[in-house]
Amino acid sequence: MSKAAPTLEDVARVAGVSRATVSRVVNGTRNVDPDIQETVRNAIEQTGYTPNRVARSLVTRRTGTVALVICGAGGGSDVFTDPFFGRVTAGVVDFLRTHSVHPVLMLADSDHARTEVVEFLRQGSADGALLVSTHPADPLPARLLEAGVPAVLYARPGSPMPVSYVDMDHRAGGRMAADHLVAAGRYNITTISGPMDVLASQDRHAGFRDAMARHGFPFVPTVEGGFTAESGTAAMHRLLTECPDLDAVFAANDLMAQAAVDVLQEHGLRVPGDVAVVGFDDSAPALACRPPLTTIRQPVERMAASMAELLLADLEKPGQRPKSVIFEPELVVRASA
Amino acid sequence: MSKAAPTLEDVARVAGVSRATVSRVVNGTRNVDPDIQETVRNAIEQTGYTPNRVARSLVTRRTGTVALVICGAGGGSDVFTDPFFGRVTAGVVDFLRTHSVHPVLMLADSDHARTEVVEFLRQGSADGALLVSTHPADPLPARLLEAGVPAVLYARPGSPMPVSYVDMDHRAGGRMAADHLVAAGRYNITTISGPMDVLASQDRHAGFRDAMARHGFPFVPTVEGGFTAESGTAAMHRLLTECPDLDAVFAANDLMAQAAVDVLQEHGLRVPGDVAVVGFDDSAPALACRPPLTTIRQPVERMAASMAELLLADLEKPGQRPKSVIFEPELVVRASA
DNA sequence: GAGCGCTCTTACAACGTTGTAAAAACGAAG
DNA sequence: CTTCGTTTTTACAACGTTGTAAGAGCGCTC
Repeated sequence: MSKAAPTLEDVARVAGVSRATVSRVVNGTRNVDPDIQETVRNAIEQTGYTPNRVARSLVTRRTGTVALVICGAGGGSDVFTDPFFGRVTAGVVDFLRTHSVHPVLMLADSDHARTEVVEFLRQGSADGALLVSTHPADPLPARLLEAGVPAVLYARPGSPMPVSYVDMDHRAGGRMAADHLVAAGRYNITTISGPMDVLASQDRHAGFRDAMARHGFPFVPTVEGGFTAESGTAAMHRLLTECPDLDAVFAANDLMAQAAVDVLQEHGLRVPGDVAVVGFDDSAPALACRPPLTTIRQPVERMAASMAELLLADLEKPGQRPKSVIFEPELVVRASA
Repeated sequence: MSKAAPTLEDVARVAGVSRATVSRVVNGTRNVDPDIQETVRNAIEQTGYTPNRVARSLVTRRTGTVALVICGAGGGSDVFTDPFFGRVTAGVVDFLRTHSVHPVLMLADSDHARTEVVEFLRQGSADGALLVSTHPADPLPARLLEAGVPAVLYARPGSPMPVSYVDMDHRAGGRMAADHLVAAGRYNITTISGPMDVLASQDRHAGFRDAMARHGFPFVPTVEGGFTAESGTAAMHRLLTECPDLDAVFAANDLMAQAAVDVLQEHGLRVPGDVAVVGFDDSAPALACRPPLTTIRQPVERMAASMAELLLADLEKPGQRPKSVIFEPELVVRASA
């Protein structure tokens, strides 16, 4: 804002050519005499010209940004302290930057905020949306779709709709946890599930429960958690009351697993000696935990990158039919089980 | 992108008035007949009109977005897993959303990336920049300033320059840690500092060292860490070798403090029984740690919000002289010391 | 009843870019 | 020496908005 920014016009005047020629030099260099090209480049250098992205966007209908929308329930902005979202952001940013696209961060935690997101995209402020939604009842995906906004979801939508998404085989992850605990010779296996209104939680739990049944354990004591450390603490306490002789816990994410380990140790129980604990995600807390957590790895960064890739592909050639990319979980054996 | 988005023109046609009138109804409603207003509103409703933000930006020279630039050294995108940046993001988003401004996330971890950031802002893609810089030698603040881009820093700039920033009294924080440990009767007090090329680290350490000297401890065994858990682990090991009879550790952030606690416990030392540990920041790991960390609170969210506020104020009325807002640390006593 | 001031509305020119159709330059062919 | 392609270059119209100057309508006063 110091001095008025130099414009195409200015460069053209200095170079002694027309605006259009300069434009062609700046963009694809088609049909421009090498000599003139040189002159124009010098003029650009001399004036310190930078193309005005807004003006360009107005005519190209592309902004070079996408919205990264965190559709947290109603938690507010403290979602950013959850390691999960940090990893999503890292994956998205990592991919987008190689394509010179920038993410604008949005929170859709209220109906008002959701409307704002839809407006933002309909206004053409971003070319598309990356939705990290947790609740299957979230109306945002449908509303964006309806508004004709290109969007990709981080998880399978709650109700079937023609939209691309990346996801993980959460059932397989649940199975892996069950198989591992059973193979380790545990008999009184319990679980702290995620919130049951989240598809990923349902799937992890279903996979776990089914595998347990197949191993001959038709009933698994279960307490529902909320993916937070506090909820993990509370759940572990309940589990210990209802099931004092438990010898294993599968927690639906690492944050709750870590909290469970703490509670167990406060009760004088050794992990994994007395109780084996398996987490889910393989995020930072899994490594920070003492003992380090055996966990089911969710390749969040890769999934996030893949989500960004799907969106950019859709922007590149619109109207393709929706795609889905499903990632496989992986058992990471550490000390806790 | 479904059907061509309705434009001012369309609304004007439906309402039977001119574009400008519609524009005035949409924006500040000055000098428009209530009847006409009603008609126009209906037409807007009917056509499903949304003002095109890009076109608006072109004439108003304002985009309604700001860049949130993470000037990590060269770490890449894994900064997002650091709880500190999550908190910064939370604070920024929380403030901006109340003003209908959206942050676009950028990483400036290489010279190439820095140039991209400067270009991005010079192109007018964002109205200003929020810089979360750690290294005082970072050339980005100076380059942005030179380009005339409104910017606010999260920390005092490395070399004096006319720019607004928020910061904390890190020295006072260091003093608090020293005072607390000495008051607790500790005699062999050691410290794991942050990276010494970071001003905040220097200040925390200086404050700590000075206070220790004032308490009659002229020399404090110090190992330099890198603000990561791994570096904390390594530092604690070295400290234990060089100083086997230590009875207190002040770590320059919680991540390293937590790692130090782990190492101590692995060596059979009780915290705080044998060794007292004080962290810094009061972020998630401080609470997750067993025992929970006594720490120096840095009000990151409030600081980040304040940074955003300074930037918006500067955008509102440009050319004000730079301001600084310094926050006070706070001792949070928990179980570890 | 003409002139005047007031309020409200309308045309029109920006903003900086891209894309397209028309014009100019330049060889080569008739 | 004109005529016809071919290659470059130029002028001009978008893109959708805002702001401003000019214009229309209308009730007053003198």
